[in-house]
Amino acid sequence: MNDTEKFTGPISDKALERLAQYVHYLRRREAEGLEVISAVTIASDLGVYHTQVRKDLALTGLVGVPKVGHKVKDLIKAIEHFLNWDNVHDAFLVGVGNIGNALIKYRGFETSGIKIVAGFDVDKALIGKEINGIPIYHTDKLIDLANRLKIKIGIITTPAEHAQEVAEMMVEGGILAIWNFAPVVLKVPPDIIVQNVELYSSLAVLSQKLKSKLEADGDIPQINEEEQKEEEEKQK
Amino acid sequence: MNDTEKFTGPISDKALERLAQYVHYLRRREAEGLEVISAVTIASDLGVYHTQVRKDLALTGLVGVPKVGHKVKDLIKAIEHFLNWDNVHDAFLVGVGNIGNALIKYRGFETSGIKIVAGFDVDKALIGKEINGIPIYHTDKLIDLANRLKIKIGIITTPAEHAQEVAEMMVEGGILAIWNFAPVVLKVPPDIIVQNVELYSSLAVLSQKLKSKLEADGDIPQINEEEQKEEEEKQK
DNA sequence: TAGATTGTTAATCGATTAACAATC
DNA sequence: TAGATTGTTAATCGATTAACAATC
Repeated sequence: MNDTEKFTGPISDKALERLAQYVHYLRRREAEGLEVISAVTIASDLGVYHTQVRKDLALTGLVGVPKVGHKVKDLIKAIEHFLNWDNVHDAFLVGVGNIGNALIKYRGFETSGIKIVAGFDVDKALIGKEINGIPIYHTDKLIDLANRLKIKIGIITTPAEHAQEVAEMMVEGGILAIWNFAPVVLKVPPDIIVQNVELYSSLAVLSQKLKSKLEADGDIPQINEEEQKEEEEKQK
Repeated sequence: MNDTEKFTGPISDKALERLAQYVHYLRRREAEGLEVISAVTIASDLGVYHTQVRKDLALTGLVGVPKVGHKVKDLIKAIEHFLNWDNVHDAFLVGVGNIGNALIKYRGFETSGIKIVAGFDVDKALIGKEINGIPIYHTDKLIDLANRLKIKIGIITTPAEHAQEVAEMMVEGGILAIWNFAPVVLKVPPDIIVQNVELYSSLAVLSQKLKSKLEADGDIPQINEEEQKEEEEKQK
Protein backbone atom coordinates (compact mmCIF):
# COMPACT_ATOMS: atom_id res chain seq x y z
CA MET A 1 0.00 0.00 0.00
CA ASN A 2 2.60 2.56 -1.03
CA ASP A 3 0.01 4.51 -2.99
CA THR A 4 -1.79 6.78 -0.58
CA GLU A 5 -2.95 9.23 -3.21
CA LYS A 6 -6.69 9.63 -2.86
CA PHE A 7 -8.73 9.92 -5.99
CA THR A 8 -8.99 13.44 -7.27
CA GLY A 9 -10.16 14.71 -10.62
CA PRO A 10 -7.71 15.66 -13.31
CA ILE A 11 -5.01 17.94 -11.99
CA SER A 12 -5.01 21.48 -13.36
CA ASP A 13 -2.30 22.32 -15.87
CA LYS A 14 -1.24 25.26 -13.74
CA ALA A 15 -0.56 23.03 -10.76
CA LEU A 16 1.47 20.62 -12.87
CA GLU A 17 3.48 23.47 -14.31
CA ARG A 18 4.29 24.76 -10.85
CA LEU A 19 5.31 21.30 -9.70
CA ALA A 20 7.88 21.20 -12.48
CA GLN A 21 9.18 24.54 -11.22
CA TYR A 22 9.42 23.23 -7.69
CA VAL A 23 11.50 20.26 -8.83
CA HIS A 24 14.03 22.47 -10.55
CA TYR A 25 14.20 24.81 -7.63
CA LEU A 26 14.57 21.92 -5.17
CA ARG A 27 17.26 20.21 -7.21
CA ARG A 28 19.26 23.41 -7.08
CA ARG A 29 18.79 23.77 -3.33
CA GLU A 30 19.72 20.11 -2.86
CA ALA A 31 22.92 20.66 -4.83
CA GLU A 32 23.69 23.46 -2.38
CA GLY A 33 23.49 20.93 0.41
CA LEU A 34 20.08 21.85 1.82
CA GLU A 35 18.32 18.91 3.43
CA VAL A 36 15.08 20.27 4.84
CA ILE A 37 12.82 22.99 3.51
CA SER A 38 9.45 24.52 4.35
CA ALA A 39 6.63 25.39 1.98
CA VAL A 40 7.02 28.97 3.16
CA THR A 41 10.59 29.10 1.90
CA ILE A 42 9.75 27.57 -1.46
CA ALA A 43 6.88 30.00 -1.85
CA SER A 44 8.85 33.10 -1.05
CA ASP A 45 11.74 32.10 -3.31
CA LEU A 46 9.46 31.37 -6.24
CA GLY A 47 7.10 34.27 -5.65
CA VAL A 48 3.91 32.34 -4.99
CA TYR A 49 1.67 31.92 -1.94
CA HIS A 50 2.69 29.33 0.58
CA THR A 51 -0.79 27.89 0.73
CA GLN A 52 -0.58 27.30 -2.97
CA VAL A 53 2.70 25.45 -2.62
CA ARG A 54 1.11 23.25 0.03
CA LYS A 55 -1.90 22.50 -2.10
CA ASP A 56 0.31 21.61 -5.01
CA LEU A 57 2.52 19.39 -2.89
CA ALA A 58 -0.56 17.73 -1.41
CA LEU A 59 -1.49 16.58 -4.92
CA THR A 60 1.53 14.33 -4.92
CA GLY A 61 0.42 12.69 -1.69
CA LEU A 62 3.23 14.29 0.28
CA VAL A 63 2.86 14.86 3.98
CA GLY A 64 5.07 17.35 5.73
CA VAL A 65 6.12 17.50 9.33
CA PRO A 66 4.76 20.50 11.30
CA LYS A 67 7.49 22.74 12.65
CA VAL A 68 10.06 20.95 10.50
CA GLY A 69 8.95 21.02 6.89
CA HIS A 70 9.88 18.57 4.18
CA LYS A 71 13.01 16.65 3.35
CA VAL A 72 14.28 18.09 0.11
CA LYS A 73 15.21 14.67 -1.21
CA ASP A 74 11.79 13.21 -0.51
CA LEU A 75 10.07 16.20 -2.08
CA ILE A 76 12.02 15.81 -5.29
CA LYS A 77 11.39 12.08 -5.42
CA ALA A 78 7.68 12.47 -4.79
CA ILE A 79 7.16 15.19 -7.39
CA GLU A 80 9.24 13.36 -9.96
CA HIS A 81 7.19 10.27 -9.37
CA PHE A 82 3.95 12.19 -9.57
CA LEU A 83 4.97 13.80 -12.86
CA ASN A 84 6.13 10.41 -14.12
CA TRP A 85 9.64 11.78 -14.53
CA ASP A 86 11.13 8.67 -13.00
CA ASN A 87 9.75 6.75 -15.94
CA VAL A 88 11.36 7.72 -19.22
CA HIS A 89 9.25 7.32 -22.37
CA ASP A 90 10.78 6.96 -25.80
CA ALA A 91 9.67 9.68 -28.21
CA PHE A 92 9.71 10.35 -31.94
CA LEU A 93 10.48 13.81 -33.24
CA VAL A 94 9.23 14.96 -36.63
CA GLY A 95 10.77 17.95 -38.34
CA VAL A 96 14.55 18.09 -38.01
CA GLY A 97 14.94 21.82 -38.63
CA ASN A 98 16.50 24.31 -36.23
CA ILE A 99 14.36 23.58 -33.22
CA GLY A 100 14.09 19.87 -33.95
CA ASN A 101 17.83 19.66 -34.14
CA ALA A 102 18.24 21.48 -30.85
CA LEU A 103 15.80 19.19 -29.07
CA ILE A 104 17.52 16.07 -30.41
CA LYS A 105 20.94 17.26 -29.31
CA TYR A 106 19.75 18.41 -25.92
CA ARG A 107 19.64 15.49 -23.53
CA GLY A 108 18.24 17.45 -20.61
CA PHE A 109 14.73 16.12 -21.06
CA GLU A 110 15.78 12.59 -20.21
CA THR A 111 15.47 13.50 -16.54
CA SER A 112 11.99 14.81 -17.32
CA GLY A 113 10.36 11.76 -18.75
CA ILE A 114 11.26 11.99 -22.43
CA LYS A 115 13.96 10.37 -24.51
CA ILE A 116 14.06 11.08 -28.22
CA VAL A 117 14.98 7.84 -30.00
CA ALA A 118 14.45 8.84 -33.62
CA GLY A 119 13.99 11.87 -35.83
CA PHE A 120 11.91 12.10 -39.01
CA ASP A 121 12.06 14.46 -41.94
CA VAL A 122 11.36 14.55 -45.67
CA ASP A 123 14.68 16.22 -46.52
CA LYS A 124 16.82 13.71 -48.43
CA ALA A 125 19.96 15.40 -47.13
CA LEU A 126 19.05 14.44 -43.56
CA ILE A 127 17.63 10.96 -43.99
CA GLY A 128 19.99 8.15 -43.05
CA LYS A 129 22.16 10.44 -40.99
CA GLU A 130 22.53 10.46 -37.25
CA ILE A 131 22.45 13.38 -34.85
CA ASN A 132 24.19 12.59 -31.59
CA GLY A 133 23.64 8.93 -32.32
CA ILE A 134 19.94 9.36 -33.00
CA PRO A 135 18.91 8.19 -36.49
CA ILE A 136 16.86 10.29 -38.90
CA TYR A 137 14.31 8.45 -41.04
CA HIS A 138 11.96 9.47 -43.78
CA THR A 139 8.58 10.56 -42.43
CA ASP A 140 7.04 7.75 -44.48
CA LYS A 141 8.37 5.32 -41.91
CA LEU A 142 6.77 7.09 -38.96
CA ILE A 143 3.51 5.16 -38.65
CA ASP A 144 5.04 1.75 -39.02
CA LEU A 145 7.95 2.37 -36.68
CA ALA A 146 5.80 4.02 -34.04
CA ASN A 147 3.49 1.05 -34.02
CA ARG A 148 6.27 -1.50 -33.88
CA LEU A 149 8.22 0.25 -31.15
CA LYS A 150 5.01 1.13 -29.26
CA ILE A 151 6.03 4.78 -29.10
CA LYS A 152 3.69 6.84 -26.94
CA ILE A 153 5.07 10.37 -27.34
CA GLY A 154 5.49 12.41 -30.52
CA ILE A 155 7.16 15.79 -30.91
CA ILE A 156 6.18 18.06 -33.78
CA THR A 157 8.78 20.62 -34.87
CA THR A 158 7.75 20.89 -38.51
CA PRO A 159 6.68 24.08 -40.25
CA ALA A 160 3.09 25.00 -39.41
CA GLU A 161 1.69 23.81 -42.72
CA HIS A 162 2.71 20.20 -42.10
CA ALA A 163 1.85 19.93 -38.43
CA GLN A 164 -1.69 18.66 -38.92
CA GLU A 165 -0.77 15.83 -41.26
CA VAL A 166 2.08 14.79 -39.02
CA ALA A 167 -0.27 14.75 -36.04
CA GLU A 168 -2.60 12.46 -37.95
CA MET A 169 0.25 10.11 -38.77
CA MET A 170 1.25 10.06 -35.13
CA VAL A 171 -2.26 9.14 -34.07
CA GLU A 172 -2.30 6.37 -36.65
CA GLY A 173 1.02 5.19 -35.29
CA GLY A 174 -0.55 4.75 -31.87
CA ILE A 175 1.05 7.79 -30.31
CA LEU A 176 -0.96 9.03 -27.33
CA ALA A 177 0.67 12.33 -26.44
CA ILE A 178 1.92 15.08 -28.75
CA TRP A 179 4.33 17.85 -27.80
CA ASN A 180 3.61 20.41 -30.46
CA PHE A 181 5.97 23.29 -31.28
CA ALA A 182 4.12 24.39 -34.45
CA PRO A 183 1.82 27.42 -34.11
CA VAL A 184 -1.23 25.41 -35.09
CA VAL A 185 -4.25 24.10 -33.24
CA LEU A 186 -4.08 20.39 -34.00
CA LYS A 187 -7.30 18.49 -34.67
CA VAL A 188 -6.93 15.09 -33.11
CA PRO A 189 -9.29 12.66 -31.34
CA PRO A 190 -10.30 13.91 -27.89
CA ASP A 191 -8.40 11.20 -26.05
CA ILE A 192 -5.07 12.27 -27.54
CA ILE A 193 -3.03 14.49 -25.22
CA VAL A 194 -1.72 17.61 -26.92
CA GLN A 195 0.64 19.98 -25.23
CA ASN A 196 1.47 23.08 -27.23
CA VAL A 197 4.64 25.10 -26.81
CA GLU A 198 3.46 28.46 -27.97
CA LEU A 199 6.62 30.43 -28.63
CA TYR A 200 4.79 33.03 -30.66
CA SER A 201 2.19 33.49 -27.95
CA SER A 202 4.94 33.96 -25.43
CA LEU A 203 6.52 36.48 -27.73
CA ALA A 204 3.20 38.25 -28.15
CA VAL A 205 2.93 38.81 -24.43
CA LEU A 206 6.50 40.11 -24.29
CA SER A 207 6.05 42.31 -27.30
CA GLN A 208 2.78 43.88 -26.30
CA LYS A 209 3.91 44.55 -22.76
CA LEU A 210 7.09 46.16 -24.02
CA LYS A 211 5.03 48.35 -26.31
CA SER A 212 2.80 49.43 -23.43
CA LYS A 213 5.82 50.10 -21.29
CA LEU A 214 7.59 52.18 -23.91
CA GLU A 215 4.44 54.17 -24.51
CA ALA A 216 3.92 54.73 -20.80
CA ASP A 217 7.49 55.92 -20.45
CA GLY A 218 6.97 58.31 -23.32
CA ASP A 219 9.78 56.68 -25.25
CA ILE A 220 7.76 56.61 -28.41
CA PRO A 221 7.59 59.89 -30.31
CA GLN A 222 4.17 59.71 -31.93
CA ILE A 223 2.12 60.31 -28.81
CA ASN A 224 -1.28 61.65 -29.73
CA GLU A 225 -3.39 64.28 -28.06
CA GLU A 226 -5.76 61.88 -26.37
CA GLU A 227 -2.96 60.03 -24.70
CA GLN A 228 -1.39 63.26 -23.58
CA LYS A 229 -4.67 64.31 -21.98
CA GLU A 230 -4.81 61.02 -20.14
CA GLU A 231 -1.29 61.60 -18.88
CA GLU A 232 -2.31 65.00 -17.56
CA GLU A 233 -5.38 63.52 -15.90
CA LYS A 234 -3.19 61.07 -14.00
CA GLN A 235 -0.86 63.76 -12.72
CA LYS A 236 -3.63 65.61 -10.93
CA MET B 1 -7.14 60.16 -34.84
CA ASN B 2 -6.29 56.68 -36.02
CA ASP B 3 -6.02 55.47 -32.46
CA THR B 4 -9.51 54.64 -31.27
CA GLU B 5 -8.40 52.27 -28.53
CA LYS B 6 -10.01 53.33 -25.33
CA PHE B 7 -7.98 53.08 -22.18
CA THR B 8 -8.20 49.69 -20.55
CA GLY B 9 -6.07 48.17 -17.84
CA PRO B 10 -3.27 45.80 -18.67
CA ILE B 11 -4.39 43.07 -21.06
CA SER B 12 -4.42 39.55 -19.67
CA ASP B 13 -1.66 37.24 -20.83
CA LYS B 14 -4.22 34.71 -21.93
CA ALA B 15 -5.86 37.18 -24.26
CA LEU B 16 -2.51 38.15 -25.77
CA GLU B 17 -1.61 34.52 -26.28
CA ARG B 18 -4.86 33.88 -28.08
CA LEU B 19 -4.34 36.94 -30.28
CA ALA B 20 -1.04 35.46 -31.45
CA GLN B 21 -2.91 32.28 -32.32
CA TYR B 22 -5.49 34.23 -34.29
CA VAL B 23 -2.80 35.91 -36.36
CA HIS B 24 -1.24 32.62 -37.35
CA TYR B 25 -4.60 31.12 -38.15
CA LEU B 26 -5.62 34.18 -40.15
CA ARG B 27 -2.37 34.33 -42.08
CA ARG B 28 -3.00 30.75 -43.16
CA ARG B 29 -6.57 31.48 -44.18
CA GLU B 30 -5.43 34.56 -46.06
CA ALA B 31 -2.86 32.49 -47.94
CA GLU B 32 -5.76 30.26 -48.97
CA GLY B 33 -7.41 33.27 -50.54
CA LEU B 34 -10.02 33.96 -47.88
CA GLU B 35 -10.99 37.64 -47.67
CA VAL B 36 -13.73 37.86 -45.09
CA ILE B 37 -14.22 35.87 -41.90
CA SER B 38 -16.56 35.86 -38.90
CA ALA B 39 -15.66 35.50 -35.25
CA VAL B 40 -17.83 32.40 -35.22
CA THR B 41 -15.63 30.72 -37.84
CA ILE B 42 -12.40 31.63 -36.09
CA ALA B 43 -13.81 30.33 -32.84
CA SER B 44 -14.98 27.00 -34.17
CA ASP B 45 -11.73 26.39 -36.03
CA LEU B 46 -9.61 27.16 -32.99
CA GLY B 47 -11.87 25.50 -30.48
CA VAL B 48 -12.79 28.52 -28.39
CA TYR B 49 -16.03 30.39 -27.74
CA HIS B 50 -17.03 32.98 -30.30
CA THR B 51 -17.76 35.53 -27.64
CA GLN B 52 -14.23 35.14 -26.45
CA VAL B 53 -12.86 35.75 -29.91
CA ARG B 54 -14.93 38.91 -30.10
CA LYS B 55 -13.74 40.14 -26.75
CA ASP B 56 -10.15 39.50 -27.72
CA LEU B 57 -10.56 41.26 -31.05
CA ALA B 58 -12.25 44.17 -29.33
CA LEU B 59 -9.05 44.72 -27.35
CA THR B 60 -7.30 45.70 -30.54
CA GLY B 61 -9.94 48.33 -31.28
CA LEU B 62 -11.35 46.37 -34.17
CA VAL B 63 -14.94 46.82 -35.20
CA GLY B 64 -16.66 44.21 -37.31
CA VAL B 65 -19.57 44.54 -39.68
CA PRO B 66 -22.77 42.77 -38.57
CA LYS B 67 -23.88 40.08 -40.99
CA VAL B 68 -20.53 40.31 -42.80
CA GLY B 69 -17.73 39.78 -40.33
CA HIS B 70 -14.19 41.05 -40.62
CA LYS B 71 -11.82 41.51 -43.51
CA VAL B 72 -9.03 39.00 -42.95
CA LYS B 73 -6.40 41.45 -44.04
CA ASP B 74 -7.59 44.14 -41.64
CA LEU B 75 -7.78 41.68 -38.80
CA ILE B 76 -4.19 40.59 -39.30
CA LYS B 77 -2.97 44.17 -39.56
CA ALA B 78 -4.83 45.25 -36.45
CA ILE B 79 -3.68 42.36 -34.32
CA GLU B 80 -0.08 42.69 -35.51
CA HIS B 81 -0.17 46.36 -34.69
CA PHE B 82 -1.68 45.69 -31.30
CA LEU B 83 0.96 43.10 -30.46
CA ASN B 84 3.63 45.46 -31.75
CA TRP B 85 4.64 42.90 -34.36
CA ASP B 86 4.84 45.56 -37.04
CA ASN B 87 7.66 47.08 -35.08
CA VAL B 88 10.76 44.89 -34.94
CA HIS B 89 13.00 45.26 -31.89
CA ASP B 90 16.63 44.22 -31.92
CA ALA B 91 17.43 41.58 -29.33
CA PHE B 92 20.50 40.07 -27.69
CA LEU B 93 20.67 36.36 -27.00
CA VAL B 94 22.88 34.97 -24.26
CA GLY B 95 23.84 31.30 -24.22
CA VAL B 96 24.66 29.92 -27.63
CA GLY B 97 24.00 26.27 -26.87
CA ASN B 98 21.52 24.03 -28.62
CA ILE B 99 18.44 26.13 -28.14
CA GLY B 100 20.29 29.44 -28.47
CA ASN B 101 21.72 28.27 -31.75
CA ALA B 102 18.31 27.24 -33.03
CA LEU B 103 16.79 30.58 -32.14
CA ILE B 104 19.60 32.50 -33.84
CA LYS B 105 19.28 30.48 -37.03
CA TYR B 106 15.54 30.64 -37.09
CA ARG B 107 14.40 33.90 -38.67
CA GLY B 108 10.68 33.32 -38.16
CA PHE B 109 10.45 35.65 -35.19
CA GLU B 110 11.28 38.66 -37.30
CA THR B 111 7.61 38.83 -38.28
CA SER B 112 6.76 38.67 -34.61
CA GLY B 113 8.57 41.69 -33.29
CA ILE B 114 12.01 40.29 -32.54
CA LYS B 115 15.28 40.31 -34.44
CA ILE B 116 18.33 38.76 -32.84
CA VAL B 117 21.32 40.95 -33.69
CA ALA B 118 24.02 39.38 -31.53
CA GLY B 119 24.74 36.29 -29.50
CA PHE B 120 26.82 36.04 -26.33
CA ASP B 121 28.62 33.17 -24.70
CA VAL B 122 31.64 32.44 -22.55
CA ASP B 123 32.86 29.57 -24.71
CA LYS B 124 36.09 30.64 -26.43
CA ALA B 125 35.33 28.31 -29.33
CA LEU B 126 32.25 30.34 -30.20
CA ILE B 127 33.41 33.89 -29.60
CA GLY B 128 34.29 35.80 -32.72
CA LYS B 129 32.36 33.45 -34.95
CA GLU B 130 29.16 34.22 -36.79
CA ILE B 131 26.01 32.15 -37.01
CA ASN B 132 23.95 33.02 -40.04
CA GLY B 133 25.70 36.38 -40.13
CA ILE B 134 25.00 37.11 -36.49
CA PRO B 135 28.16 37.72 -34.44
CA ILE B 136 28.90 35.97 -31.16
CA TYR B 137 30.64 38.04 -28.47
CA HIS B 138 31.96 37.29 -25.03
CA THR B 139 29.31 37.81 -22.37
CA ASP B 140 31.63 40.42 -20.83
CA LYS B 141 30.65 42.76 -23.63
CA LEU B 142 26.92 42.41 -23.00
CA ILE B 143 26.29 45.37 -20.71
CA ASP B 144 28.30 47.84 -22.70
CA LEU B 145 26.93 46.82 -26.07
CA ALA B 146 23.34 46.69 -24.86
CA ASN B 147 23.65 50.21 -23.54
CA ARG B 148 25.30 51.56 -26.66
CA LEU B 149 22.88 49.94 -29.08
CA LYS B 150 19.91 50.70 -26.82
CA ILE B 151 18.79 47.08 -26.90
CA LYS B 152 15.42 46.55 -25.23
CA ILE B 153 14.98 42.77 -25.45
CA GLY B 154 17.20 40.04 -24.05
CA ILE B 155 16.88 36.28 -24.56
CA ILE B 156 18.31 33.89 -21.99
CA THR B 157 19.20 30.41 -23.23
CA THR B 158 22.00 29.67 -20.79
CA PRO B 159 22.07 26.75 -18.36
CA ALA B 160 19.87 27.37 -15.34
CA GLU B 161 22.78 28.18 -13.02
CA HIS B 162 23.81 31.24 -15.03
CA ALA B 163 20.39 32.63 -15.84
CA GLN B 164 20.16 34.91 -12.81
CA GLU B 165 23.52 36.61 -13.33
CA VAL B 166 22.79 37.07 -17.02
CA ALA B 167 19.43 38.62 -16.16
CA GLU B 168 21.20 41.09 -13.87
CA MET B 169 23.63 42.01 -16.61
CA MET B 170 20.76 42.58 -18.98
CA VAL B 171 19.04 44.89 -16.55
CA GLU B 172 22.28 46.81 -16.11
CA GLY B 173 22.52 47.03 -19.88
CA GLY B 174 19.17 48.78 -20.00
CA ILE B 175 17.22 45.82 -21.32
CA LEU B 176 13.54 46.11 -20.46
CA ALA B 177 12.12 42.76 -21.49
CA ILE B 178 13.58 39.28 -21.00
CA TRP B 179 12.52 36.16 -22.85
CA ASN B 180 13.75 33.45 -20.53
CA PHE B 181 14.20 29.83 -21.58
CA ALA B 182 16.02 28.75 -18.42
CA PRO B 183 13.96 26.89 -15.81
CA VAL B 184 14.55 29.54 -13.19
CA VAL B 185 12.43 32.23 -11.59
CA LEU B 186 14.45 35.36 -12.30
CA LYS B 187 14.72 38.04 -9.66
CA VAL B 188 14.62 41.38 -11.41
CA PRO B 189 13.20 44.82 -10.62
CA PRO B 190 9.39 44.86 -10.85
CA ASP B 191 9.32 47.07 -13.92
CA ILE B 192 11.29 44.58 -15.99
CA ILE B 193 9.13 42.40 -18.21
CA VAL B 194 9.94 38.70 -17.93
CA GLN B 195 8.36 36.12 -20.13
CA ASN B 196 9.29 32.55 -19.33
CA VAL B 197 9.22 29.71 -21.82
CA GLU B 198 8.70 26.79 -19.52
CA LEU B 199 9.59 23.76 -21.57
CA TYR B 200 9.88 21.56 -18.52
CA SER B 201 6.51 22.69 -17.22
CA SER B 202 5.00 21.89 -20.57
CA LEU B 203 6.63 18.49 -20.44
CA ALA B 204 5.34 17.97 -16.91
CA VAL B 205 1.77 18.43 -18.07
CA LEU B 206 2.31 16.03 -20.96
CA SER B 207 4.07 13.49 -18.83
CA GLN B 208 1.59 13.45 -15.98
CA LYS B 209 -1.42 13.26 -18.27
CA LEU B 210 0.13 10.42 -20.18
CA LYS B 211 0.73 8.62 -16.92
CA SER B 212 -2.90 9.10 -15.86
CA LYS B 213 -4.07 7.93 -19.24
CA LEU B 214 -1.94 4.80 -19.26
CA GLU B 215 -3.09 3.96 -15.76
CA ALA B 216 -6.72 4.53 -16.71
CA ASP B 217 -6.32 2.29 -19.74
CA GLY B 218 -4.79 -0.38 -17.56
CA ASP B 219 -1.63 -0.33 -19.61
CA ILE B 220 0.50 -0.33 -16.55
CA PRO B 221 0.87 -3.71 -14.86
CA GLN B 222 1.10 -2.70 -11.22
CA ILE B 223 -2.54 -1.81 -10.73
CA ASN B 224 -3.51 -2.06 -7.11
CA GLU B 225 -6.69 -3.28 -5.50
CA GLU B 226 -8.08 0.12 -4.74
CA GLU B 227 -7.84 1.20 -8.32
CA GLN B 228 -9.45 -1.98 -9.48
CA LYS B 229 -12.37 -1.39 -7.15
CA GLU B 230 -12.77 2.10 -8.55
CA GLU B 231 -12.86 0.64 -12.06
CA GLU B 232 -15.61 -1.73 -11.00
CA GLU B 233 -17.54 1.12 -9.42
CA LYS B 234 -17.48 3.00 -12.71
CA GLN B 235 -18.79 0.11 -14.70
CA LYS B 236 -22.01 -0.11 -12.71
C1' DT C 1 -37.54 42.24 -44.19
C1' DA C 2 -35.34 38.32 -41.93
C1' DG C 3 -31.30 36.52 -40.38
C1' DA C 4 -26.57 36.28 -39.66
C1' DT C 5 -23.50 38.47 -37.41
C1' DT C 6 -21.73 41.83 -34.11
C1' DG C 7 -21.06 43.61 -29.45
C1' DT C 8 -22.34 43.77 -24.45
C1' DT C 9 -24.05 42.52 -20.15
C1' DA C 10 -24.99 38.80 -16.70
C1' DA C 11 -24.05 34.06 -14.69
C1' DT C 12 -20.96 30.44 -13.85
C1' DC C 13 -16.91 28.39 -12.86
C1' DG C 14 -12.25 27.65 -11.25
C1' DA C 15 -8.12 29.33 -9.47
C1' DT C 16 -5.96 32.29 -6.31
C1' DT C 17 -5.74 34.42 -1.90
C1' DA C 18 -6.85 34.80 2.89
C1' DA C 19 -8.23 33.02 7.36
C1' DC C 20 -8.25 29.43 10.55
C1' DA C 21 -7.42 25.03 13.01
C1' DA C 22 -4.07 21.18 13.94
C1' DT C 23 0.42 19.35 15.39
C1' DC C 24 5.30 18.14 16.48
C1' DT D 1 5.29 24.80 26.54
C1' DA D 2 5.35 28.16 22.73
C1' DG D 3 5.87 28.79 18.10
C1' DA D 4 6.83 27.51 13.56
C1' DT D 5 5.05 24.94 10.46
C1' DT D 6 1.53 22.05 8.39
C1' DG D 7 -3.01 21.27 6.28
C1' DT D 8 -7.89 22.75 5.40
C1' DT D 9 -11.80 25.48 4.85
C1' DA D 10 -13.83 29.99 3.39
C1' DA D 11 -13.66 34.42 0.66
C1' DT D 12 -12.18 36.82 -3.25
C1' DC D 13 -11.06 37.53 -7.73
C1' DG D 14 -10.74 36.95 -12.68
C1' DA D 15 -11.59 34.41 -16.68
C1' DT D 16 -14.74 31.69 -19.15
C1' DT D 17 -19.29 30.73 -20.66
C1' DA D 18 -24.02 31.88 -21.53
C1' DA D 19 -27.76 35.01 -22.56
C1' DC D 20 -29.33 39.03 -24.68
C1' DA D 21 -29.69 43.34 -27.43
C1' DA D 22 -28.12 45.89 -31.63
C1' DT D 23 -27.34 46.32 -36.64
C1' DC D 24 -26.35 45.95 -41.67
